Parts: sequence; C-alpha cells; structure tokens
Amino acid sequence: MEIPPVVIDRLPLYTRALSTLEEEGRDVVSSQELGTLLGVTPAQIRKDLSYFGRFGKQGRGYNVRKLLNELHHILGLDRQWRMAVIGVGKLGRAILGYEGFGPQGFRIVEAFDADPKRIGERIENLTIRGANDLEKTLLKNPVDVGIVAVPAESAQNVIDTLVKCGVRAILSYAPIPARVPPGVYLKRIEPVLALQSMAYYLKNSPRSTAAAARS
Amino acid sequence: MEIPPVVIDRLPLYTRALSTLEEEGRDVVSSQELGTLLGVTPAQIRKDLSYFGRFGKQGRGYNVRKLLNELHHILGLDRQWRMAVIGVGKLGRAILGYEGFGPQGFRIVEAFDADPKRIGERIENLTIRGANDLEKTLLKNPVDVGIVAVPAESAQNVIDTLVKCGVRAILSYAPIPARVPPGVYLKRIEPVLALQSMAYYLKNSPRSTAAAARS
DNA sequence: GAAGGTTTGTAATTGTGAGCACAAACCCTT
DNA sequence: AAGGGTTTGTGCTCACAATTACAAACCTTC
Repeated sequence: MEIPPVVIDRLPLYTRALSTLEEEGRDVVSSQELGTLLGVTPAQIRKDLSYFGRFGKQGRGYNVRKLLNELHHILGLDRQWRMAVIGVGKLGRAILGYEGFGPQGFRIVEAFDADPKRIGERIENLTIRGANDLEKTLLKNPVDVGIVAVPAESAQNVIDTLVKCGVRAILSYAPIPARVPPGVYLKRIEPVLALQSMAYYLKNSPRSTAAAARS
Repeated sequence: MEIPPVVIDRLPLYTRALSTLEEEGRDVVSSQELGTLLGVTPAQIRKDLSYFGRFGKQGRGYNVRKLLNELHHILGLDRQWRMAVIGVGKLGRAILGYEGFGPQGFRIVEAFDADPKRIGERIENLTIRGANDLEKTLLKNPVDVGIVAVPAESAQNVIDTLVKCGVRAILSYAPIPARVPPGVYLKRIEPVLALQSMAYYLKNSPRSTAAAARS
C-alpha cells in the first residue's frame, strides 16, 4: 500500500502536539481534541493514523505515550540522524546554533565552507572544513542529511556532490528549484516565496474578508 | 471566481524563473521550457496563468518581460512591503542580515526583542526596540508583515499582539501551530518538520527506490 | 449488568486539482 | 499567399484526498 505524501507531512505535526500533551501529563487524547489543537478535522487524523494501524480505543481515544511511540517508530525518529551543513555564512551559523534539531535526534556532525578564511574556525564544537574536502569527508564518514546554506550559484553544484556521496535527504535554503534524481528527497525552505504568496492575499483582501491562508 | 491557494503558491516560482530568463536576455519562453526549468508540467503552467488572463501567443509562447510584469502586478510585488522582526536571537539576526528580502520589495523596518540587554543595540541600520514598545510602535507606524523569531512559549502571545496591531500577514519561525483569526495569513517555516517527514522516506527506502519527495 | 454516552475505524460520497488532447491562433519560410 | 510547424487556452477525464456518516467497540454510572 502506498501512503500519500501529504499524510507523511502531517505525522510530524501530530508528533509534536502529542509531545506537548505528554509533558503536560496527559494520558489520553481524542482525535477531536487533537484536531482542535492543530486546526485539523478529527476524521483526517483518524484516517491518517489508520494507514499504519489501529492505535485507539473506541469510546476513549488514544493513549498519548503509546501513540507517540508508534509515530516515532513510523517516522524513524527513534534513532539519531547525522547531518552536514554546507555553507557557514550568517544563515549557516544560525543553523549550526539552532537548538531545535538535537532534541529531535538530528545532529549536525560536519560543517563546510568554500571561503578559505573560514576554514579551521570552530563553531559550536565543530571545525569548519574546506569545500574541497566535502566529497572525501562524506565518503569516509557518511551523513544522512545535507543542509545546503550556500548562495544560489553554488547550490546545484553542492547538491550534486551530496548526491554523489550517497546523501539521500537534503534540506535546502538556497532559492533555486534544484533537481535531484529519483530516490533522493529534497525539501526547500523558502521564506521569500512564502512572503510573495502572502502578498497576493494582502493585496486582494481589503480587510479580513477571505479565509486564512493555509499554513 | 475563487483561485486555488496552490496556484497562488506556484506563481512566485514562475516569477523567479522568469527573472532569471530576463537577466539572460531572453525575450520569449514557452510553457514547455518553463516547465522543464521548474519541474512542472507545461499544462499546469498554462492553466495556472489562465486564471488571470491570456498572456501568451499561440505558436510563440510568452513574452518574458510582459509576463513577469503581469505576475508582479498580480502578486503585488510592484510595491514595497514593510516588515517587522520580533525576536533578535541568532535566528532573528540571520533574518535581519538576509539579503534576499530587499530586492523583492520586502523591507525590514523594525526589530524588537524582550531581552533588556539587547534593547538599543544597532544591527543592520536598525535600532532594536523593547517588546513593550511593540504595540505602541506598530500602531503609530504600521507594518504589512510580521516575522516571528521568538521561542515557542512567547510565539502565540507575539502573534496575538501583531494581529491586534492590524498586521495581516505573518511569517513564523516558531515551532508551534499558532492560530490566527480569518483574514490573517500565516505561513510557517519549519525545518524540523521537513526533516522529520524526510526521515520517514530515509527509513523506508533501502536505497533509491521510491519517487522523490515533493519539495 | 444494563443503559447511555463517547469515540474509533472505515465504507461511501463529495470535492478538487492535475493531466490530456485538441481546436484555434500565430510565426516563418518558400 | 499558402502551407508546415509550434504553442496557447481550455473542455473533459481521471485520480486522489478530504469529508461524511455510521456500525462496532469501549467506558462509566447507576
């Protein structure tokens, strides 16, 4: 059975809400409550979960801890993932310093930059390597994810190199529609595109008429 | 006629590709070529554009500059948008220093932070104001967009304040599913969620089997 | 232990967006 | 000016995701 990508994209949302509930000491939650929390219909949640099994109890709801564990297992969040950051400008440094990755099992273990002045510098317990060493280093010590924070011009090049080194998941902050071969997964973070599509709604709704944009 | 949000989300992509083509001195482009460039089917592009008018010529294609102007006008990119950044930690600083906003007409004109030690500091030609001044400042000098770069705990609070000040578009980097009233547009930048959904594919494809994830 | 009130899981339906295919329109060459 | 070769715009079809609706299952209370 093939699971729709939109479903996979929603699972992390559920995971996060469940984590919050667990920290609050909640034992059980219904699809109704979870839906209200996330702005999703209860039926959507139930159907999404039903792709993977039957985790709830009728008349009661879902056991928070059990469902969280199931989702962690399904998504592969019950292990550590190794990541490399390529490009250590302002953006790259912010990524290296971001504390949201570690707790979720995503660890940055390498950092690269093309600027000779930056090579050897230590940031956040990592020594920056030269772009020339990228291929050699990753072939010896593979990573699971590549985070691309280089200028648009170099992005496709970097991505091609990552793919050559066997990296199968790439998170790109570069503003280009990069192409990757089948079997490699690419997600892009594009604040400018997000702003531009919001500009349309700003321009075309005099004041609070249309429905809110999907986030 | 109501235009599907996914269509609006694709228009900025077209805009960007057309800009590149214009810089290269291209006069005309076909939906075929544009599609190859962006990884989208030609029919999709033609259909998307047809929501707004008839911009092409049969047998020839689209005039690059003319179509670019049309899209700029449609999206509201033919003017300046004023933005405020709330939260000037590592992430906020990277946002303030990002050079990709200005050329697209998005200008950061205010920066706020709750930490007294940061108030008064100058970054990128801006003086950081205190979080207490947020409401007063924005009511006097309104902005079009709010960029939220505060920790998860404070995010909903900040967002509520922004809404109260009449801000109708919010770009949030905070990892929470914030709720906004109808008529306010919220887009979230969530690198962790992106990584988590890619982890599923990493885990479930031994090596380059399934199709690439939609980016 | 029976009854009333919840909530799940899923079959069926509805809604919507993407792709296909073709007529109409345009350019260029001869 | 006529014909061949492109490419647009769009009606139609198809695929798939969201919603609805309900039987089955469970808990709690009396």
